[in-house]
Amino acid sequence: MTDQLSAVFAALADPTRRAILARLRDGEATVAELAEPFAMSQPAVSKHLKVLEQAGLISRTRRATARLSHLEAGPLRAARDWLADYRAYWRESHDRLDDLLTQLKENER
Amino acid sequence: MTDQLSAVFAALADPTRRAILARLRDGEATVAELAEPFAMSQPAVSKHLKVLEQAGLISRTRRATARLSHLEAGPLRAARDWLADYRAYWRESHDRLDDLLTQLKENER
DNA sequence: CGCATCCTTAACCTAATGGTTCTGAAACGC
DNA sequence: GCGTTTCAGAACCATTAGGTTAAGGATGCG
Repeated sequence: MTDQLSAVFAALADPTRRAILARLRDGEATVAELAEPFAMSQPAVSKHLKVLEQAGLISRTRRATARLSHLEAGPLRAARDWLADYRAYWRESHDRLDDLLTQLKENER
Repeated sequence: MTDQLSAVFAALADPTRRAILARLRDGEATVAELAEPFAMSQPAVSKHLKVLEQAGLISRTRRATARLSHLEAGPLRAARDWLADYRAYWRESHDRLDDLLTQLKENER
């Protein structure tokens, strides 16, 4: 798992880590806040945060004794770009106009 | 890794498996053909194919003694959909018109 | 300074991952 | 039907992943 893309996909393969990322969309959070929803110890969550950090998906700062995690979604773009190369193979409709309308609708929400 | 999405991301976390998927965009292939580019034994490739199959990313048929693998990109759509929820957090520009133009350009290629 | 708070690190365990070699099954060609 | 080809499965091994508990480091407060 030497490359960045593998690290990102590996990080996303764990539901706990995906939930952490989802939580961080609402803003920075302490380790205790991030750990609260999960039935696991706080060091376990710390390990997940380390994985996310090494994949570049979060950054971390300090505020007093607390460590704050921040979402860094940049690497997700690389994952999206990789997936984009397969769009033609999962798409039901190959109509370009239809695609445009779908994307307009996506853009609307 | 009980859920489908985790299985898909886990499957994509390995460069060998991503390369296999890339190869299969050019059409079905035998195990020997898929194994050829890699410096690993045939059973190792068989294991990777099993992971891809269990993630729903390939299907397999027989032709004589050969086993053919076929790309099944459907599950990639779920991965793409998950990533889509983070678009707003990686985009530099949040201008809706800019988004539209980017998407039109994507649609063009 | 002394202590509480918040979190990380260390040490450990189990199970899964990714590889190997060796054996064996399934389908065809003769 | 017998051997060949093509692949999967079994058995094994080393490493990584995901969890635990216990201990310790950094920061702020009285």
